[in-house]
Amino acid sequence: MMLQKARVTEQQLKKAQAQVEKVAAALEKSRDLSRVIVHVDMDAFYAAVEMRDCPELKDKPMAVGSMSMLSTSNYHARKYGVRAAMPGFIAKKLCPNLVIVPANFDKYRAVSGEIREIFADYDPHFQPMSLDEAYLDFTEHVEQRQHWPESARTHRFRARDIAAGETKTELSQEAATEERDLSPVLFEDSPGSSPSLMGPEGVCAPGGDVEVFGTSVEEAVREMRFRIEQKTMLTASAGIAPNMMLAKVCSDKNKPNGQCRLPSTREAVMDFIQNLPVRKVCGIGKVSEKMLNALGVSTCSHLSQKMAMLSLLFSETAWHHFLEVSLGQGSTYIPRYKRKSMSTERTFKELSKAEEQLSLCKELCEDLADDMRKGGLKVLISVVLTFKPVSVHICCIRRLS
DNA sequence: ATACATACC
DNA sequence: TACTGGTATGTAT
Repeated sequence: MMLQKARVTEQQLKKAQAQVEKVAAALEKSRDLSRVIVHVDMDAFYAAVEMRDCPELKDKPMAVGSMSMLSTSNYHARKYGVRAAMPGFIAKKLCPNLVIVPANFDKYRAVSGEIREIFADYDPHFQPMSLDEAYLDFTEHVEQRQHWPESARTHRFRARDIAAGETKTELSQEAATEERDLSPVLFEDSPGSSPSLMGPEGVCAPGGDVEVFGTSVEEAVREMRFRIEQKTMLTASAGIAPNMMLAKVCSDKNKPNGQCRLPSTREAVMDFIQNLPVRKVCGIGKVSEKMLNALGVSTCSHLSQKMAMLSLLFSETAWHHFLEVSLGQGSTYIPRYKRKSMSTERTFKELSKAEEQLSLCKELCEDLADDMRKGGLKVLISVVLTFKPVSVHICCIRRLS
């Protein structure tokens, strides 16, 4: 790449510059600042769940995973440099007192279900990215919210038994589904529990303090985070911005238990982008960062300065992505199937195709497993010779491992 | 179509 | 002792 760069002539560069400007102008014309996108991210999710359910772990450095690999660590452990995706035995060297807890994915899935119920209240089409993270489009909610009475924006402090959370997740989940929603939570044990649902701004049932949230986006997001914390005893962080790429960066800004809003103006967006390290952008990882750095690009402002050169050295998709980033645009690096709200027509087509493939795969796997039990190696070889390597690989692993 | 590379959680 | 595993996109051949 460096060689290529050295061979670039003034004239090529000029031509490239013109081309880049054309694309940039088109992008600029399509800029959309009308949406309010929120990225929510639970704080140290797996670790937080384990700490919640085991008081012993409070104020100890701990991580979730194994001696071979850690999924995440709590903030105490991070002070020692213990991070996600770090082998446990190395983490132990950095922090000998580190407690490593094996992962309980079923539990995390259950908690994830709880927070997703809350997400759905703000955007029924929210896009989950993993168990602990999602993108939400708050545009409509905020519009509606303007006409909401205060009572609909009033929420109670936790009413749930702390012991309940400790025993079994299924139990607490059941309890949670009944009590969920905007109307305030009922006390199982409080005297005046059932009837006096809401004295709108009046004093609410004893034992439960109340918080009223405003009508702005910030308030709506604060409310959502509040409800998550009340329901799960876990905290979340959030970013608010006119698109997903920026919302994601924002959610990282006030990390644990905070939020950050980037105003929906071109100016604010451009300011925000200027000194942003390219590595912060979703889709630019270790490798791209290295390559860009070698070309003198470490922040987004460098990106726009060097766009012409970048367009000559990188593939079209790659430099288009860079250009979007340099303009603070783009919907981030999100799998397409999650990005688009699918048309019913497409859904049907893809569904039937998927089903077909699935049944084919199932058949293959059944036969394979069966034959292998009986016939052994000979069958395996014939299968390997018959099917595409990838299919065989997947089938074998899925079915037999 | 296949293999390999990069990225994310 | 020990450096994941699942899913997706992008690039090269």
